[in-house]
Amino acid sequence: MTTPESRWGRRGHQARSVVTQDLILDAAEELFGERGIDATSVVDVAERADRSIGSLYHHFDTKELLVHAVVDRLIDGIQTEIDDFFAPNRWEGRPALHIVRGYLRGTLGLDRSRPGYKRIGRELSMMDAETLSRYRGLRQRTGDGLRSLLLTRKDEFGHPDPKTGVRLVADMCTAMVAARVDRDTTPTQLSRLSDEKFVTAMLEAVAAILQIDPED
Amino acid sequence: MTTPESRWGRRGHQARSVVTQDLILDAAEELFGERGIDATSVVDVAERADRSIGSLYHHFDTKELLVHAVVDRLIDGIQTEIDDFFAPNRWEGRPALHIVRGYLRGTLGLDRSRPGYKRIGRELSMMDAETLSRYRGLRQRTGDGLRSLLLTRKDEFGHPDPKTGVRLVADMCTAMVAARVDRDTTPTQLSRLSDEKFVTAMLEAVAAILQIDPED
DNA sequence: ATTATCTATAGATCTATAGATAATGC
DNA sequence: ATTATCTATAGATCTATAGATAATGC
Repeated sequence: MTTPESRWGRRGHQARSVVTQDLILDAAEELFGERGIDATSVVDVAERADRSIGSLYHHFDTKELLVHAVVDRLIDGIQTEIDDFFAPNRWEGRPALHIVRGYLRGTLGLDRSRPGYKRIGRELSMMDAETLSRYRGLRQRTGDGLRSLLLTRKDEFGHPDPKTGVRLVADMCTAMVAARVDRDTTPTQLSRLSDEKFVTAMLEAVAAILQIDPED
Repeated sequence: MTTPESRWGRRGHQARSVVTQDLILDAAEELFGERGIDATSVVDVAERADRSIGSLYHHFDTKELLVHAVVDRLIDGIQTEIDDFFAPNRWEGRPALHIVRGYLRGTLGLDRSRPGYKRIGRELSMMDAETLSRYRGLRQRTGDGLRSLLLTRKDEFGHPDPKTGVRLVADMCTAMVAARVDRDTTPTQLSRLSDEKFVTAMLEAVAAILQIDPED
């Protein structure tokens, strides 16, 4: 697992620097996700990374910088997955409902594989305007991508106003996945279903809204 | 604004106790909502309430107890509004879409009038299992109430399986309102619309899913 | 020679208490 | 006489630094 270089700037001159920095970033991401950023001390992070506090500060000048390094790494990873999803030709010849299914599975998996992502983003967004706008940008681009991709399949829809229909469907998918992943405060009945049954139920609703004949 | 007595127990023996306790609870609710619980010191709270730290500790033994007092007051207030919404005869003679409209407007207003509610609940739920289950219970009862209320109107639906349809619709309303209120991390296109237009768009989707003729 | 690591600790907060002073109400 | 308030401060964390020791790589 190599870490992409980002704003914070990797500063190692020896091979072990990379190892230590990765260990620290991994430990920080875990702990921030489990307990929250504020509740995690830099000493906690150093301990889980099996390094001393002095070593940690040799690589990251402040706690704030460490937090940003963790966030940068998270965002870079997610952006890569999103780019992959919207790669040209990826959905060639597939109907709208396949795209929606891929989107639902993808966004569910994305949050599952990064347990701390939501929590860290939320906590940091409360104080840091730049992180907030980066998180928003990520969501924005994802939504835009999904909408324009679906609109290329508008001939499949019976809905009189495809643009409005697609906008609603995209929002609904985003909101429902968010509610499903963030089970703490927004419990829904669909949360009790397995991922696959959840996706199936959503596809039925999407078909009803866009007025697609579900045939597959 | 009288505060309902809750678990934490009001302990005043003089008239000014009530005033001070209310001032402290108001200040705490504001600050916890603005900056978060962790980032707010008890001295901050005392200052905004125009009382000394000694006075604060005379009324609330620990910061944890103060936090719980704030949460209790929030939950009690919300429960009251929910009871009001589901009061018998409240929706007599009104069609399903009116109920959904009332629900959407109500839940939107509920979060708007208590800016800190979501944030406080989320932060506290991360560490305190009891608060988590109380928040969940609130949402659970609301969802149950909405579903059973809507099911009494099932003759209006063309949907072949009203129970499934209603479950989906209730979840969708909850998730979409949550996404709209929590604009930080879950931006949606519908967030750009006014509350009224958002409600209208939602009602169209609900009508499509349940297969209701929108006539009103 | 340079870079990375460690231990020990200074300095800044933040929660909570002690003890003195002021206000209330039987 | 009892309750509420205030000021001052003890004790617990937590971030960040200083300075000594160990490992790396030209």
